[in-house]
Amino acid sequence: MKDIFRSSCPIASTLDIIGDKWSLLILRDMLLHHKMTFKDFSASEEKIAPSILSSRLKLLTSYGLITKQKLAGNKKENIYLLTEKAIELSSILIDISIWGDKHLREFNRINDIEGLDLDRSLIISTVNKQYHSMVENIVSSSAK
Amino acid sequence: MKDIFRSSCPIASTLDIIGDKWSLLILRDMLLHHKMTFKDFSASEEKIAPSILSSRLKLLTSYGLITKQKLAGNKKENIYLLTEKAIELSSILIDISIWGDKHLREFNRINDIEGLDLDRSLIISTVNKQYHSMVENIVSSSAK
DNA sequence: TAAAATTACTATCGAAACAATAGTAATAAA
DNA sequence: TTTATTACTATTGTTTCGATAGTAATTTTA
Repeated sequence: MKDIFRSSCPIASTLDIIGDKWSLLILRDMLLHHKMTFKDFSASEEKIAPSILSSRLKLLTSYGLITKQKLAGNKKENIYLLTEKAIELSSILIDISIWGDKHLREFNRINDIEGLDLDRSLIISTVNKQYHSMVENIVSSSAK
Repeated sequence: MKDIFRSSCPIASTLDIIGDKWSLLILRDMLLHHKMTFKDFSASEEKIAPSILSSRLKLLTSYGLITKQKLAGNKKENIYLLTEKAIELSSILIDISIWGDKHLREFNRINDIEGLDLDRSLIISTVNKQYHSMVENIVSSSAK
């Protein structure tokens, strides 16, 4: 991996990894919609091209934001899961969602998201908890 | 302005405006470093090209995130200031900074930012307060 | 007050990234 | 055992980016 960092600023450096057109949408799909496979991500309404999806999954994996594994008894599907490091980005995703919900309705139709009126920190902890329990279910039911 | 929105998702829509390589760095420079002019932004260590800077300033202006004005007695410089809408993105910038500070040191040298160990909401309110008072100073001293 | 410097850009053009589509290999289902 | 599914890679335009040069208005300096 060649050096992709523009500077030593933590903001610039973070954006050098997730500040492209697609990475945060992949993380959104994983964290909020519990998507896990290449096919899942391809099916999102924003329609990411497979070559771009492939390269982004590789990049996110290389920086330890997601893992790639197969479940026992399924040699076909690759399962992508978020690491703790990436789950810690959930506050950013929630804040982005809240901001867009509040400020972009004059420019674009914005879907209503249920629960977005709740307390921010409650939303974040709920989202994180649900993701964790989903992963646990997946992994344990595969091990059986 | 042609339709730039990929979907009705608030996250995707927000990223369609500020999810490029440079917008959040411009907002960082404004909010955290109190930069205001084309020259200020050009001087940042990440070295944005003038054509890209120009187009990004126009886009951010068109979505009401920044304003462009001249101060009395200075016909040369254009002063760019954040609107309240953009100042509300400060929590996202701070969270990005905290995340990068915590997780990217194994991949890149990351500058230490003073105060980043403080309470998140205190950081955000301090940053916002300081920006507001800076703007007030600028505007009132120009009106004299 | 004329020349030099500064500021804020626009223009240009090669390089890089993106986007749409087609194709392939392995596995699973019918 | 044929068909379908999944997960990609390959290919080829198209769009965006990026580096540099150039221009016009204003301000400073000699």
